[in-house]
Amino acid sequence: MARPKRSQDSEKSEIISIAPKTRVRDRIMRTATELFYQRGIRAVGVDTIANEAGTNKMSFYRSFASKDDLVAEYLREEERDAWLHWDETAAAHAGDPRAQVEALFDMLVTSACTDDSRGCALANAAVEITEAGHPGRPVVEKYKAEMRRRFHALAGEMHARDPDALGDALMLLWEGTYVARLTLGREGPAQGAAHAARALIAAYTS
Amino acid sequence: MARPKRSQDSEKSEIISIAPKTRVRDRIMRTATELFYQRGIRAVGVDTIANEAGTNKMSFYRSFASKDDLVAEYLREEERDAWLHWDETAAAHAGDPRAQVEALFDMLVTSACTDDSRGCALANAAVEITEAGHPGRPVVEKYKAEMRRRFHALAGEMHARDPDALGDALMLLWEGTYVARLTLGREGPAQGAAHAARALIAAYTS
DNA sequence: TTCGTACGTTACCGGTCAGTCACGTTTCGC
DNA sequence: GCGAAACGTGACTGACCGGTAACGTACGAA
Repeated sequence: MARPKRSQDSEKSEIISIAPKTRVRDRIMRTATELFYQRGIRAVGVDTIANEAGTNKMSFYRSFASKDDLVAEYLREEERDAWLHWDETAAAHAGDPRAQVEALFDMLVTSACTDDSRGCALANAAVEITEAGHPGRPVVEKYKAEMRRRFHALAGEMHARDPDALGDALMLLWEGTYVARLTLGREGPAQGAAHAARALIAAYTS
Repeated sequence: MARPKRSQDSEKSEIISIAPKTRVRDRIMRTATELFYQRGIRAVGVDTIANEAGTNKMSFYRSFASKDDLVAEYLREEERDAWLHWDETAAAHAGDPRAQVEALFDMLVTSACTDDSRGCALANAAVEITEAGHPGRPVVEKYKAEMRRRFHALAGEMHARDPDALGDALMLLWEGTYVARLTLGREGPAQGAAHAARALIAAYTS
C-alpha cells in the first residue's frame, strides 16, 4: 500500500548487472565469489552480498540455509573452476608430463599475476576459517590433497628419481607463488615460479 | 557502593596465569598473540582478548589506541621474533651461505611442523587484512620485502648462476611450506621443504 | 602522607552480525 | 486464466562489534 511500486522496470543491480534476468541464487553466487575473494570471507556479511547482488537478505536465505553454506558452495565452485583450468592446460600436452607441469606453472604465473589476483581462494579460506565444524574446511582439505596426488602422479610419470619428493616440492612452489603474489605483488617472486619449477624438475629427473 | 568489593585477592586470570604481576599491556599482548595466531585476527574481538588476559575492555583501551593498533603491534612483534630466530640460525654458519640457507630451511620445517603451528602469522595477516589503510599492512609488506632481500643476498653469496632467480625460488618454497602446513598438515609437503631447498640450491649453483 | 599512575567496574553508545516473520507482488508453466 | 513458485519489502530478534564515560580503588615513589 505505502508506495505506488513502479511495476517491472526495476532499475536495481548496483554494479554492472550483466544479465538482470538471472536467478537470484546465481546472482548471489557470483557476487559472493567476487566479494569473498577480494575482501575476505569474514569481512563480507550476507546483507552486503544480498544488496550488491540486487536483492535482499530474505531472498538470500531462501536460496542458502546459512552463510557457512554459501561459503562452502563458493569454495566448491572455486575448486571446480580450478580443475577445469588444470585439465584444460594438461590436455594440451597429453602424454608429456614434463610439458604438462611446465604449462601448468605457466598458467599459474599468468593467473596469479593479474591485477586483481588475491592468491588462491581455497588457501585463503584455510587461513580465515578456523572454526572446527565449518562446512568449508573439508572442501579445502580435499582440494589440496587432490592437488598433491596429481603432483605425485605427474612426477611419477616423469620418472623422477624421487617422485613424491618432486611432487611435494612442486606443490610447495605452487602454494608459495600465490602467497608471494599476495604479499609482494605482481612483480615479486611469483613471476619466477615457472622458471623455478623447471629447475626443480631438471634437478629431480637425473 | 553497590558491592562490598573483596579487596585485593582477585582470583582472576582465566587461563594459566603464569605471572599475575605482569603489566596489563604485556598480558594483553601475549593473549592477543596467541588468539590472533590460532583463531585469526578478524575472529577475535577486543572483549575476548581483554577477558582472556584477565582484565577488561576499558583497561585494554588504556594500553592501545584501537584494535588495529594492537594488530599492528602484534605483527611487529612477530616480525622481531622471526628475524631473531633467523639471525640466530644464520650465525651458527657464518661465512657459509649455503649452510646458512640449509639451516634456515631446517628451522622452517621444524617450526612449521609443530602441533599448534598455523603457518606464518604475517602471511596469514596478509590474507585477512584487506582494508586499504590498515596499519598492519605495511608491516607485512616490509617484512616480506626484507625476506626477499635476504634470500637474494644469500643466493649472491653462494655465487649462484642467477642469484635473484634462486633467491625468489627459495622464497616461494619458504612461503609454500607455511601454507602447505595449514592445508595439508604436519605430514604433508611441508616436511620436504628442506630437501627441496637443497635440490634447488644444487640446481642453481652449477 | 601525599600524589600520581595503573587498574577494575558498570553502564552505555551506535553500528553490524546472522537469521527470521509476515505479507505482498511478480513471473512462468500449464 | 490460474495456480504455484520465485521474489521483494520492512520490521524485528539477540548477540556481538569497536569504542567511550564516569567513578572507584590499589600501590609505589617522593
